[in-house]
Amino acid sequence: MDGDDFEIADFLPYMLNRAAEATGQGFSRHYKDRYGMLRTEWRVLFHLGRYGPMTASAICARADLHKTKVSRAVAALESRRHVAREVQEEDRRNATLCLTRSGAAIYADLTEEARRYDDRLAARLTREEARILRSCLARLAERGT
Amino acid sequence: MDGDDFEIADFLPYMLNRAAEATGQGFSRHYKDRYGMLRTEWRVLFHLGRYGPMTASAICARADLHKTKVSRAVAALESRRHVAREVQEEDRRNATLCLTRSGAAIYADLTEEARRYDDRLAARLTREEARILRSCLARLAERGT
DNA sequence: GGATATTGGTTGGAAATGTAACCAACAAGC
DNA sequence: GCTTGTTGGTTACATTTCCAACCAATATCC
Repeated sequence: MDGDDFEIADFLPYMLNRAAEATGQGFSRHYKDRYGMLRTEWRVLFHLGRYGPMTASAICARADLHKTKVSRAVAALESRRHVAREVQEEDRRNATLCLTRSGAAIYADLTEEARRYDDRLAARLTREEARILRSCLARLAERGT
Repeated sequence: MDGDDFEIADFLPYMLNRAAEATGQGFSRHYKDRYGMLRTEWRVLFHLGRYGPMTASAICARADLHKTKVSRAVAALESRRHVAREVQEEDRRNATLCLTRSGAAIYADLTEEARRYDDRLAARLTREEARILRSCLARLAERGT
């Protein structure tokens, strides 16, 4: 069409998107097929399991998720009794969320899967490449530009 | 919660997702705010601009997009007169799509923006890191595991 | 020359997401 | 104590996306 050689295949947002989609979809069967969870739900569950009980807004901040997404994910997890909420007495707007026994079991299972999955992905890269990749991704994830 | 130290922050699908979202959102204002386009539309437009006229299914294959997304994106672009379709006589199911003059102008503009945007992103990395990053992303984008 | 696939593409309805408006609990100003 | 603002969180509605069914044109089989 024109003389230049800009390839969308080399456009970083596009490459990142493809890689994210391919790897994310590969892992999704673990939480989707096995537990009927959505990605946001898995993410919320993970944060509670990894960092312990916290409020919804703390999850928003840590996971960089919008509060409506967290609200809905928590509602779904709660309805399936994977998380429980306890309203705080000193400020009744806040509710501390935590995993129930079944939530903790799922967390343990999925975390183990995630570790294995991550290892399989990293196996496509050399150790040094993986290190650089993570470092680049962390920088690119910062907003701005 | 338990004794291990698996960090979701190091889980590759998660890191990829964050980086893809951050960079993708940064660029979206160019096609969204300026032309009211959706990401899929920009992608379709790009493919037609970069690789020349082709059928919808060719776009599906090249861009790795589902046919319903392409169908709707084409419909939207067509209604704004940025692409035109020409039914092929030898097989009337097929229609060759191509950019109109206005579509080509948008392509030229957005391509130029994309190049600049990509440069700004790459500026956060050394030349060698950028090379390795692209190489890793290409490998991770391959399905399977 | 029909029945039966197959293919290119569209459409309809359910699920998910984004945005903004909303509500209830608390905090501050006066 | 009563208006005014903030904050944590939910809800409503519009927009997107996903999946499956669909339609029309061609190819295939007999």
